[in-house]
Amino acid sequence: MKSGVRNQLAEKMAGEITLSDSPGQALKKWRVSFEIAPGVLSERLGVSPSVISDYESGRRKSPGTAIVGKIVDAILSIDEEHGGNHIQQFSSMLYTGMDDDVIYDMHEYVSPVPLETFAATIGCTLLCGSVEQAINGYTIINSLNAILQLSSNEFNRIYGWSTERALIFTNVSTGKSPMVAIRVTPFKPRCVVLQGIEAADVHPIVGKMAERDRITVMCTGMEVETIVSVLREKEW
Amino acid sequence: MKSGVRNQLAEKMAGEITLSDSPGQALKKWRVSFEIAPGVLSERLGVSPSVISDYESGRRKSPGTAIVGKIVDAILSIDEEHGGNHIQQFSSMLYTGMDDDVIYDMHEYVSPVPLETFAATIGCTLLCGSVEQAINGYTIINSLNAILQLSSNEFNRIYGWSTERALIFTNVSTGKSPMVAIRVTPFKPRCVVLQGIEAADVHPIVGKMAERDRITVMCTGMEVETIVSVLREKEW
DNA sequence: GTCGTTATTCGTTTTATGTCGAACTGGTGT
DNA sequence: ACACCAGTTCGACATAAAACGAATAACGAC
Repeated sequence: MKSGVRNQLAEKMAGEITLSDSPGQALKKWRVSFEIAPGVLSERLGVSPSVISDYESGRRKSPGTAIVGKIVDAILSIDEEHGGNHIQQFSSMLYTGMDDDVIYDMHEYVSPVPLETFAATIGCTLLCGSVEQAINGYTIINSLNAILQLSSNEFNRIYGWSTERALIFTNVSTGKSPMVAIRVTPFKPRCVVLQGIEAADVHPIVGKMAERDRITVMCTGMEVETIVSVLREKEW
Repeated sequence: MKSGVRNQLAEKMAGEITLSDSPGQALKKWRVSFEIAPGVLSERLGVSPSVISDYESGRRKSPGTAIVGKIVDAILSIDEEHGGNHIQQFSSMLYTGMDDDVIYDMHEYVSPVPLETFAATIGCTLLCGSVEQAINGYTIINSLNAILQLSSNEFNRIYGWSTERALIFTNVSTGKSPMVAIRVTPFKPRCVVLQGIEAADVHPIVGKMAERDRITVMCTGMEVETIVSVLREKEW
């Protein structure tokens, strides 16, 4: 996966801080772990140093999500500007050991996104099924060969936090193999996107298989790199 | 690991909600994912139903860590009472594939815990090194045989989020192998606890190896199950 | 269609957050 | 010993969160 590490780390930090009995101490723990001085943090946030102290000392017992988010982001940004050493150090805890090889990118939306909007964003042609649906996220699968070698437990990870998603298979030749993989699997995505293939070249059996699982199939000629950046940048 | 799943899930949920531009929508997403009606949630929280609506609609733009934590906990508790189906469904995303076999338990403290307190809690006898230190967490390693078969990447996971921790090795015979494993590894824990062995039976070389890496070594006769529960319950 | 239940919107009150700046504490260097 | 800087504590204040309850909107059941 591209740079989900930063996001995952941010989520872990924010989660830990939010669930802590003393969010202030948790905040401090992370700031100290990243070896960032209170003054540096406050300057980055554009607030007076006393603000940091007040939070960490626990004067604000239940800080809002907004500042927690800002502080976490500031800590990570500062580390990134210093070479990202600490982020890298923590990354081993987030690394699942297969993300890089198999999953090119993966994202969960906070609220459902209409399939139609999603399809338009990455220039899809509808092959079968309906676009009158919504998805909670997407997964871009790097190489089909790689996924065929996954254990079933690992395979299920491509569905992320919800099966209500689009699976985007890259560099597809006929589209048959991806559909077979899905037919065989207990979990079904809402939608399959075949990348790097024209609608005319898709194997006719793809439609039949998709119908059985009621999956919407689309194809796009857009470059993988473009898809990744377009989906990442887009605000829904 | 025992039941870190609930905690990890809670952390993931809280993190996502906290970092979201619209925490309300994120909250709703999770409540809906768990198929919990607003009324049920509000009742569990002991608040009026309008409160839930207000959060989810975004009237509260930046809810405090306290309620976010309460809501996440309520969602998980309700699911648990209904059999924990949804928690189980999400657990595959948290499962790393080795925790159960190798790591018996693992925990991170929000603030440093004095080694002396820690040692006393699990009935340790000091073998070498100082207790004038502090740790950020601990890892209980289930079986030494299992860890010897880990890849280096996997091995580093036993250090969790900080190497400033205690590694507790269970069912130790002489204590030599655990120390060898640590000598060979780039990361060093603050402290090693040998479980199931008397101070007199510890191999003399253990002390020498520990000194080189400046690691405190202790041993305890306390049962593994007891250690787990005592450490989990203890408020620091 | 009407009723009852459940969910949302909104006005209102109380309490707490978010922020500053001034005053205070504690090391460091000269 | 003194001045200086970084960090903490604290009073103050505007604004927002946290909560309730009444009024309104939605949705099924009959």
